[in-house]
Amino acid sequence: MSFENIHTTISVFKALSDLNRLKIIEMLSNGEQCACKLLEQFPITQPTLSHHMKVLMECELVCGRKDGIWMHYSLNREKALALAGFFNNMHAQCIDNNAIEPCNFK
Amino acid sequence: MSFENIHTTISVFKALSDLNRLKIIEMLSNGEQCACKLLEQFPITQPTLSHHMKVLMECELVCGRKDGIWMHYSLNREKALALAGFFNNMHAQCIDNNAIEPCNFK
DNA sequence: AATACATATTGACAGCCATCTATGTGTTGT
DNA sequence: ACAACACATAGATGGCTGTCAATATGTATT
Repeated sequence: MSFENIHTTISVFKALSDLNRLKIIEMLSNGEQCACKLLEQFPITQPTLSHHMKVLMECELVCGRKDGIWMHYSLNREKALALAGFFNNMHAQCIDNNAIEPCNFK
Repeated sequence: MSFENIHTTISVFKALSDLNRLKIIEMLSNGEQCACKLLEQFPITQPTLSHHMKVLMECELVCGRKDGIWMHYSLNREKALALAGFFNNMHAQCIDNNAIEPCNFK
């Protein structure tokens, strides 16, 4: 396994470690959404949502597009692909190095 | 995107949100390792390592095998595969729903 | 310019977490 | 039984973070 930048990787996992942010990711997977539409779905205040969006953008999981008054957010699919590659690589190395699989989860 | 259990998913990302635990994962990707061998590579105390291994096991990213006095840890490759699928799915939905790709990270 | 609206920023605070020291538990060898 | 060793647990602590109320910033409309 190799990390281009391990601190960047950590910031992504930290961003994904919050229930509300995971739900935001889930909602954005259905396509670009406006901040006010996202806010409707959560029992949090507007500043809190704004904070979460900042966290998601700083780790580049989400990108924002300003349209007049409105902010539209969408997932960064390149990042999603990179993360898939991260775990695919992890899985591949497991097979190579633990052929007798000491691990026995179902 | 779908979560079998979103809280289980969060616990995995929380586990991956720590520099030392990420390094442990990296080391275990080279095959099963004993706790004392892992400890040699870190400037942390033995109880702290024990805590980290507990976190990694509770979210089922890592499994442990007791051998007399020693604990041997290895990655759970099923979990790695599931996580790869999670992000692959996320990437696929991005393509479906954001065909005009509002996101423009390089 | 004045108002209304969407979003961002600031500052405060409670709860969580990585870390340590001290101690407990279980296993091996004498 | 006892000593030595590997590892786990308990309790304490400093720093981080999700949340809020209050306020600021920027944009559109009248």
